[in-house]
Amino acid sequence: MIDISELSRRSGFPASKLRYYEEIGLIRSSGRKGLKRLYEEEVTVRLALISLGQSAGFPLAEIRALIGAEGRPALDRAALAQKADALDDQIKQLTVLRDGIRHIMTCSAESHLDCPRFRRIMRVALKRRT
Amino acid sequence: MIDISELSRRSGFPASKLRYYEEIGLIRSSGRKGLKRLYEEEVTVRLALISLGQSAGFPLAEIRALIGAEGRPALDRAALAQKADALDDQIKQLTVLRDGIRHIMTCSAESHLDCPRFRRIMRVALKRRT
DNA sequence: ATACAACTTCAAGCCAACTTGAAGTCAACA
DNA sequence: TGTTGACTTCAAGTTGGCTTGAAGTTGTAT
Repeated sequence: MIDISELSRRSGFPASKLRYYEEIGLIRSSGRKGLKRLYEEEVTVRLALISLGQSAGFPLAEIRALIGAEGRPALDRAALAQKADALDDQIKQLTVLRDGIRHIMTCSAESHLDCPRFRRIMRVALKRRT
Repeated sequence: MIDISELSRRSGFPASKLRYYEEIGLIRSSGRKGLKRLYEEEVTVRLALISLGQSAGFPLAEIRALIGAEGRPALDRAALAQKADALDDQIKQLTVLRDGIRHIMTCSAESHLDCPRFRRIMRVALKRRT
């Protein structure tokens, strides 16, 4: 069992954030020593998952739904499958964006609007918004 | 030159959002007809870029810096190169996350903490936060 | 000429995800 | 025993990205 400053140190999350996450049920402390929260070390794994989910653009509420509010992950298979598919989409998009950026950097066309490569990129971008 | 409702229709963005984007200098109108804004059709391309950037998790201010506040994209090569690299990172991460999710769905280990595959995923996740 | 729908501005409100600040509590050490 | 310093709670504030609402202004259709 570690205290909040230790958890903060290990995770890189400020204590305020950890309290906030606990408040909204993303993590939990497993007791107190006086007033002070004590956490199980496993919480660091949860935090890593959370940060991963966030970098994927998931809102905290969704992350909570995916990894479970309680101690043990409550894994809803259908939800997970859906997320994985969503990630596939997102990865595709980001790849297009990245390639687009790299292309723009070296493209010689007068205006990007005239560049077939750029137009293709835009087509993909617009498709998504449908 | 098209009006705001037409631009809204074409882009799928509500008019309020378009006015907001104009206010913060992400897009611009090229005149008025009475009070009503008129936009060049090219703005749709800008909007596509914006939406692409957003789905990549870039804040609007950064998107503005990348695509330029003024009519023509002001492309800072160094900034673009950096973004492309950042996207590479993000794509890698999302791939790990996606594979992780798909794995969890089928993993038979008692706790994911015991699963070597899962632990590897967490290692990658934690590496990023460094 | 007048009514109407579609625009306009501007201020305020809203949600997520936090941070900050004030005031209190506690254990550990001198 | 008392003072320090790291914790605590709770309320309020902040930022980003918008939306909503009230009140005013138009071009067009009748």
